[in-house]
Amino acid sequence: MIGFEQHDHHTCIATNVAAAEERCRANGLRLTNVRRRVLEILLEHHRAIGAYDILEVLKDEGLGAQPPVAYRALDFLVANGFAHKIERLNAFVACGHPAGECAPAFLICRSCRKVAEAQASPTDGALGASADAAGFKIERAVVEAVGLCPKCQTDPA
Amino acid sequence: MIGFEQHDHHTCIATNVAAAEERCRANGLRLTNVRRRVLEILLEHHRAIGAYDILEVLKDEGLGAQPPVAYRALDFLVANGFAHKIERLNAFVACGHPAGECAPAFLICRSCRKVAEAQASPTDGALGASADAAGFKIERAVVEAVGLCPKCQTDPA
DNA sequence: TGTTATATGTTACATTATAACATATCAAGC
DNA sequence: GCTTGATATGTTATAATGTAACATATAACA
Repeated sequence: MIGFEQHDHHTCIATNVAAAEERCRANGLRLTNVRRRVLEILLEHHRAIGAYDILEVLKDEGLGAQPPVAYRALDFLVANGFAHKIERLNAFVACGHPAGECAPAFLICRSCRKVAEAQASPTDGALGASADAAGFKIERAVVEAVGLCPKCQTDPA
Repeated sequence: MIGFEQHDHHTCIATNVAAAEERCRANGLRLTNVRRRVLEILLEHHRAIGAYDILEVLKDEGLGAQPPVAYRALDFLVANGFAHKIERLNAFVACGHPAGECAPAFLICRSCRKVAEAQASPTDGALGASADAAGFKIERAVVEAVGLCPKCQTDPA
């Protein structure tokens, strides 16, 4: 699980961006300026942020001033597993394991909006059994738990 | 699990509305005209529908023409467990077991938008273990699986 | 019946997201 | 290098979803 623990933010960003570049090269994907910068912004924040927050940063940096610029970069990152959309918040986070596939489950702090990423196997367990019984074919699953992270449980606010 | 199987729609609606009325009486809640009508609309559709779709029906029936009318009724229904929001679709469904509490998981057909409701125990299993390990306190969880219902797997459309 | 709490009506606006089309850039073959 | 087709970006405009704020009406109860 990747999430709330302290870590060296700077290397974290560098490592993730490098991994993304590597994986793009390997798969013939183009990690353009805007796309890389959006990934960096997500990694810098390390919590769920909205498309318009990202857009504001891009605007300040002269990388595109209109919503589609941000949404297209986010679409690319989400489609290729470099980021995830948190439906509950209409917001986005960088993927915690940029190395490859994942079927993520999220622990979302309602106070600081930090997001931890755990592995889920929704097709196992009770849900998978229900789906089988109903003849339903699960393609993707969204698992989002909302609560309080360790820090926000202690700190007043 | 409550979901894709065929059933008598008419009695289904009547039963659910009656159950909601009963539970409101028992708990000192007020199932007003607008609220009851919104619940009926959700039950009639029996799939995920947007707030503005509901509003259009209300408008036609002279029950309120502005978004807050629909959203407030939906807030009431969701807060009291008579309906759920499907985050993935920004849409709403009637609760499948209006009798009481539930921590629902949804099977959402991406073709017909029908929604089946299963029970989830997100705090058990792998996710709960991850949360405990991280010191995260889960308050609510959203579990939404997207895929194809039995009917849409067979039918071309 | 007066008082308080709750619900509704309405205006205006905030937030999130996309369609459509013009322009620019890249990648591969000639 | 140039051409060509595919991919990405820039831009305008607008769609879809959701809320703040305040006035009015209705219900519940002392």
